[in-house]
Amino acid sequence: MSHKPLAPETLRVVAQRFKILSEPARLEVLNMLRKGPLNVSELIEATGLNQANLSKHLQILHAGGFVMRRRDGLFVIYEVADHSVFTLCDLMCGQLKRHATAQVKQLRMVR
Amino acid sequence: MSHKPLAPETLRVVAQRFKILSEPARLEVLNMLRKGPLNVSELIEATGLNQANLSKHLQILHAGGFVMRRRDGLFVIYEVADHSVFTLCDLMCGQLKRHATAQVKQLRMVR
DNA sequence: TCTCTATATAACTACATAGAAATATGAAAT
DNA sequence: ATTTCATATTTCTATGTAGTTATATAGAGA
Repeated sequence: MSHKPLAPETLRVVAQRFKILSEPARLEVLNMLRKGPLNVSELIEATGLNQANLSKHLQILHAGGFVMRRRDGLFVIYEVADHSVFTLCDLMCGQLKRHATAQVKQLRMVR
Repeated sequence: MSHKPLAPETLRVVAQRFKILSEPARLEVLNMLRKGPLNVSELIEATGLNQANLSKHLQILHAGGFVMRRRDGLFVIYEVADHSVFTLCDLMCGQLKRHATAQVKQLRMVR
C-alpha cells in the first residue's frame, strides 16, 4: 500500500532547492531578472536590498544554479540560468488561487 | 529596464508555499500519499517520523492546502488535495538534473 | 604604486522552526 | 463513567539563516 520510498538524499536535495525559492527577496531578484541580465548595482536599485544582503542572496541563487554570472570590468552581471523557474512560480500561484478559492467557499458554507 | 514589481504580499505568500515544500519530511509525506489516502498511523509507519512531529508536518501541509483530511472513527485520513504538487516536484527534479550535468561539464573543463 | 569603485565575505544578532517529550483532546468500547 | 486508542497540541531545546555592519577582494585608472 505504501509508495516506493525515494532516497532520503533525493528528498534532501529537492527540498533544498525549494528552500532557495522560499525567500521573498530571492523571488524578487529572479523576477527582476526575468526581462534580462542586470548587474549588482542595478539589482540593488531594483530590489531595494542592501548590498551585502543582496550579494548573499545572489550567491545562494548561483550555488543552486538558478542564475549565471559573468564579470564585465568592475561589474558582475547576473542572469536567469533556467527559465523553467518561472513555470514553477506560475504553478505555485495557480495552486494558491485554487486554495484561496476553496477557503472562501468553505467560509460561505459556515455563514 | 526593470520588471514590473510584484506586490510584496504576493512574493510573501508564494515564498511561504515554497517553504512548505522545503522540508524533506513533508516531501516524503506527500510522496507516500501519492498512491492514495492514508491515516496517521499508516503514515507513521511509512515515513518513520514520530507521532508528534508527523502531526505537526501534517498541520502545516493542511494549512497550505496541500492535503485534505477527514475523520473515520478513531482515525484521521489524509489525502493529497492538489496533485499538481507532483508536477512542481518533477520540474524541480528536472532543473536539478540539468544543474548537476552543467556542473559536471564545468569540472571536465577545469581538468 | 596608490586609489577608487563594485562586489564578496566575515562576524554578529535576532528570529523562525524542526524535533522530542509530555500532555491534552476526542471518539469508541466496555 | 472510565478506559483505551488515535491524533493534536504544548513546551522546550537546538539549529539554521536573514539582515546588518564592518572588512576584504578584485579590477580599472591615475
